[in-house]
Amino acid sequence: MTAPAAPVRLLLADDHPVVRAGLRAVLETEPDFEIAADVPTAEEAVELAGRLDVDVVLMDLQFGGRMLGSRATAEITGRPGAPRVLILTTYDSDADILAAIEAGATGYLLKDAPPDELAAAVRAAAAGKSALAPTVALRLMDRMRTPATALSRRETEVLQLVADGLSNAAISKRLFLSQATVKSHLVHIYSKLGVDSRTAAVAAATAQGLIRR
Amino acid sequence: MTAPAAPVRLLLADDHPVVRAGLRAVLETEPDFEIAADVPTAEEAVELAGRLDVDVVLMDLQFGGRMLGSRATAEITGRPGAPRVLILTTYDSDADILAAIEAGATGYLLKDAPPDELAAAVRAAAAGKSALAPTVALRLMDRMRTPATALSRRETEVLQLVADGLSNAAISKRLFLSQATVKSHLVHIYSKLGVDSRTAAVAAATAQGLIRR
DNA sequence: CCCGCGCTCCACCTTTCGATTGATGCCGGC
DNA sequence: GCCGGCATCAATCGAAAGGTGGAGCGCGGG
Repeated sequence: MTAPAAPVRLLLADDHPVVRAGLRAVLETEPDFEIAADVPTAEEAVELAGRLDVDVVLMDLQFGGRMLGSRATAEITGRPGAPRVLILTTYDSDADILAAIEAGATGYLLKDAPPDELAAAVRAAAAGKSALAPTVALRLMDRMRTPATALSRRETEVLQLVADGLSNAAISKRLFLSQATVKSHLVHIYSKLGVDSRTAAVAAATAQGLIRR
Repeated sequence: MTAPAAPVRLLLADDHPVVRAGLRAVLETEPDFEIAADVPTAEEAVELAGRLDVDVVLMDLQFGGRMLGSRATAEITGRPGAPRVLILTTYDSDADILAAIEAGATGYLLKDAPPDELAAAVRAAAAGKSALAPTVALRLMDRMRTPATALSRRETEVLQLVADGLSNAAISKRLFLSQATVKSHLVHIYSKLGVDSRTAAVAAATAQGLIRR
């Protein structure tokens, strides 16, 4: 309140012009924030995060469907002396959250957050503290309580094809497997997800963000 | 450019504070626009649209999951001397678009639209002209070309339960039907969607935005 | 007034799926 | 080195789901 601390330098990355403008408008009213730049692509975010000497990067996860926000996060946080990355996205899909945190994100916020919560999260991130939206935190707790929710790569692959509407026969051809193997994977998937049919598995996996839609 | 026309009075309705701020920031730079108010709920939009004498309402369709943006649109446009309603939403789901247009929306834009496109759409709407984002227009064209993509209410209901992972038996109990009826609906659904299994039907319907996820 | 469509239901038959059990090779950690 | 998880495949059996061909009822438009 009294001593004017060094301003927090921010980089905004979001492909929606309206959201960028909104973040600018909201965050510029905070006297201790300084917006170094805003960019519409993850690539530019990676580049400028290194060049501009920012403290916190506010990053969307969905860039025009190309979804490399988590990779961009990994690249930014992987460098020495890297800024903190705050994920700011519309949806709270489990897989997204996990991916972002694994990629080294400091926090995860939803875009419907009120301005003061947003500012608080940015300050927390700048101080190196983790900041999770309540909804997100709850989801993570859920995740911890349910241990069997981790599908293997192959299982995810099979389930994705199921979600695309393929039959076991079609999946076996696509993946060069026997139908027995596909069935075997499905049995394991069902038991991990606690369901007993392909459609229920797709519903559960979609709800938990384990597969894309 | 020369004669200062009467300003276009706007009402913004979106549950995301950041988006509201962004729209304000983007639209306030247009000298012929005047933002009468911005509100976070569909209910307030309905109320203020009548009281404030605005020309154009910019409305989100998804309000915190409660999804009554289209109903709000219908209520606003149903009154005499009503303002034009421009839908401004994140996703381009077919069902949403159709519902909005049926509700009397003048245009349908995606939130990733650049500011100038947005301003142009608002001016078009104010002049009573329809404004559709190119992506949306394309989808509508697709819809026109494919005639059999309209599921009946009951069929949609059944398919939604299928997508939720229920078996035919479970669906029949839920809807107080015989399994024969459920199967019958499914057969019709398959033929309309051009598929031959429940999972494929869910995939197709999801891709076309016929059911919610 | 009748036709079409949406909604409901029935029977029969085929195919697919799911449940169970069991087996093999591979890899990584304790 | 052994154990556990992953990926692969096999056989069998009962249960769902899909395919076919009807049929009756109500409602709204030509």
